[in-house]
Amino acid sequence: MDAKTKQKYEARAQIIKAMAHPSRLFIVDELSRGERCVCELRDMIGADISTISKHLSVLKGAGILEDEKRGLQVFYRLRVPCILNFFGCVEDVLVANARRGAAVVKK
Amino acid sequence: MDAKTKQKYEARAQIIKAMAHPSRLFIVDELSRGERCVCELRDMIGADISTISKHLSVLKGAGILEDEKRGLQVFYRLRVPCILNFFGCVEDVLVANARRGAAVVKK
DNA sequence: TTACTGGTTGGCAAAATAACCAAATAAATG
DNA sequence: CATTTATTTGGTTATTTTGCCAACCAGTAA
Repeated sequence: MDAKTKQKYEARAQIIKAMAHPSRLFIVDELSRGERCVCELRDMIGADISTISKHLSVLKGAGILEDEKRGLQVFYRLRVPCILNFFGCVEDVLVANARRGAAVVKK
Repeated sequence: MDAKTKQKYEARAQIIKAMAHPSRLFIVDELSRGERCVCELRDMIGADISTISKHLSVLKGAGILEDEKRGLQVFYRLRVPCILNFFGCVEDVLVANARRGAAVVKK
């Protein structure tokens, strides 16, 4: 792989990596229903607020979310909604895996 | 997040995590054009064959690839082709980021 | 059997991630 | 201005991931 190709895949991997965490996946899923402030997400996820803030900054850094401060609160929303397409296929993989699991059990 | 919800997002994150690496992303992209043996992928990526083999086992473990041994070689192929949908959206994010980058530079 | 080729596995060191706490910042309020 | 609330940032430690090497395993062929 030459340097340019490597860069290409690194840039793409960074975006996918930003999604590759349960809490961050939850956040993306939740924001598909509309913007949320950090404190709402903290209440839903139940981790330290600094942890939530860091997850949000990873997603924002990747270009998946954008934020807006209004008063004391910061609201986050999806910047590129097609991100939700991921979920459908992930579901398909899980279904296929369940079948595989069932098949393995059958043996 | 209750335990069940957490599990749900962990299962999904595991699949996305399997894609979240430049070499593994390259492999998925390459296999979209047809099956390849480990040695072909090693030649294209240029890492140690044990490294390639481990990447493949991560993707296989997630249920994204399947393998078949024929003679001395092991061929890998996509098990769930919808995985390719990821690329389109990742492209969109990159385009949006490029615009953002341009805008930032403009300031 | 011996040797060879293609691939996997185990182990290790280096690098990247994750989660928490504490401290800093920023907007609103008394 | 001092205080409170919402969030971010810095620092630390624990965990996970990565990539290489060496050793091992599975077919194939001499």
